[in-house]
Amino acid sequence: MKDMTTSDQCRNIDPWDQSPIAALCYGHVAHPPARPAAQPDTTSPMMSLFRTISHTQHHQPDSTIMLHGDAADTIYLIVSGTVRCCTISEEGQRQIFRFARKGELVGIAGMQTWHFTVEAVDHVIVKAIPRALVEHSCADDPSLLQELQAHMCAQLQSREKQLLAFMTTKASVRLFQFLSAFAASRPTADYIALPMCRRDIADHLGMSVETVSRAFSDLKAKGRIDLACAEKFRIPKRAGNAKPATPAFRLA
Amino acid sequence: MKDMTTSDQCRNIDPWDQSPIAALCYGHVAHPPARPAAQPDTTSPMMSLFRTISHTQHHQPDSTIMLHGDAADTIYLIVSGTVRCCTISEEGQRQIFRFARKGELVGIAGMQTWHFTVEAVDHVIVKAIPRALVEHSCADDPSLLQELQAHMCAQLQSREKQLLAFMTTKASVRLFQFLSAFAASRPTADYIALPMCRRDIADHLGMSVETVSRAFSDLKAKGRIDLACAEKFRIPKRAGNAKPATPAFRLA
DNA sequence: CGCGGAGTTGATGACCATCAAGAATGGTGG
DNA sequence: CCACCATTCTTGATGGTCATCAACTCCGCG
Repeated sequence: MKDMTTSDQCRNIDPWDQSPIAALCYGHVAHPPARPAAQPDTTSPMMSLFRTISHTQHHQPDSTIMLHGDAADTIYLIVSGTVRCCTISEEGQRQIFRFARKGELVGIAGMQTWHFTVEAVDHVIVKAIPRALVEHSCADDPSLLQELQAHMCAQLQSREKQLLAFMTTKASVRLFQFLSAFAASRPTADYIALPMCRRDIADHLGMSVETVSRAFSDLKAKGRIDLACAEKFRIPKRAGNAKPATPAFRLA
Repeated sequence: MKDMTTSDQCRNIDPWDQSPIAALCYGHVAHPPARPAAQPDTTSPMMSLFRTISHTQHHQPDSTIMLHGDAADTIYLIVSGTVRCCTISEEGQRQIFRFARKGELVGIAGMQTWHFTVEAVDHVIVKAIPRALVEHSCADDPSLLQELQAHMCAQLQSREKQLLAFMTTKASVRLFQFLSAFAASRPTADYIALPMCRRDIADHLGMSVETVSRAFSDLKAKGRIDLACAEKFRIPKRAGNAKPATPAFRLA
């Protein structure tokens, strides 16, 4: 009884279930996935700080916004577009930890230098404020401090969920969870465009480009996703979803 | 030129190299791995807080110290023994994010409830202080606040390193890195006892118990580790280490 | 001595990375 | 407008790594 560990008990769980953990797996952190977040929370202390003072920047696709090792002196708010937060290992392997989109914060860190690189995926507009200013404001406004800590903690949880997903789930399920989480923040029933290419997705989910492509084909063939072209997808309103038409598994 | 991504350029790097990233891969965070840390940093604001007021607890092996979902109202300092910080997925898969040992902090979080479970691996002694007290002290002592943020940021980096290691490295290399990091905090040339069992290691490194066992045998056969019994190991002073006797790879 | 748990080792198959080649897409210039 | 090329995406074939099932050893304990 004292060692109830892996995969000994409950095994037959539908791996396609989206809601409970899956939706939290990917780093859309500032706002809980329940809220559609067509626009970010404008009432938070951080957001109001960005509204009063900030400097707007434009970045071309694939340009570097901030580089691993640079001084961590700025905090960004994504106004439009998508950025990727990544590191590159010594072997040249890239790992994308997070895609940040409209309304999300990038650059909350307790360190002097960045420990990752941020690049623009498509055309990106950000608002920037100096970090010193934020920290200074924290002294006056404890709720701002709390917001920052909550943000870091959410990031931490996000990484831990990703770690779990890495060990647990198979390639096509991981892709499906990623797409679900991506779609969750847009309530539209229309097709959703993926700003990032297959390689970005591969480096985010820890698989090869070919496997990503195969997983797309697989999901499409099984009717789990609806693929208009390579970068426009839709998740069917679980017509045949969440329970396969052919009852493959069944609880014993 | 604009898309230098994975594994295209530099490929032939010795996967056994311990120092640069490997040593940082596993979550011994409060103190940099350079310092042997036979005893923790007693000068930090957090530590002096623990010295002035704290409540000592004892925990039996495999007992739960704090449970996922409980109110996050306490911060712990490990005095002796080893704890594991983990979550269990819906499928029953356990993921151990971190082993925390003597001198390390557990329970720094920006959330109201714990997002993971902490269990004792062996006999564990901790000092506990209420979180509210720490946060209260932060108002007076900005260096304490900074320490907390640095701690969270270090945790975040640790998870990201683990993610990278998951995608990049193979089983036996991951095990070797884990053992290296574990040994790094004890400068002794003697055998080092692993407090945790094979299953714990497996759930930490994301592989099966059998693979862990095979990786141990493999490392032993190759002379990378020296295994007295199942839980006592030593890393040879790179007699044949860090460069394989047979020059398998070579930079082109 | 028998028992149970932890660790090891072997055999098999699943999954995925890799290599390779073919389709689709987009941009450029005639 | 179309031909051409480059890039991205897709699909096929193959092999490596590792999870799984199973048997066996080792050790402590009643």
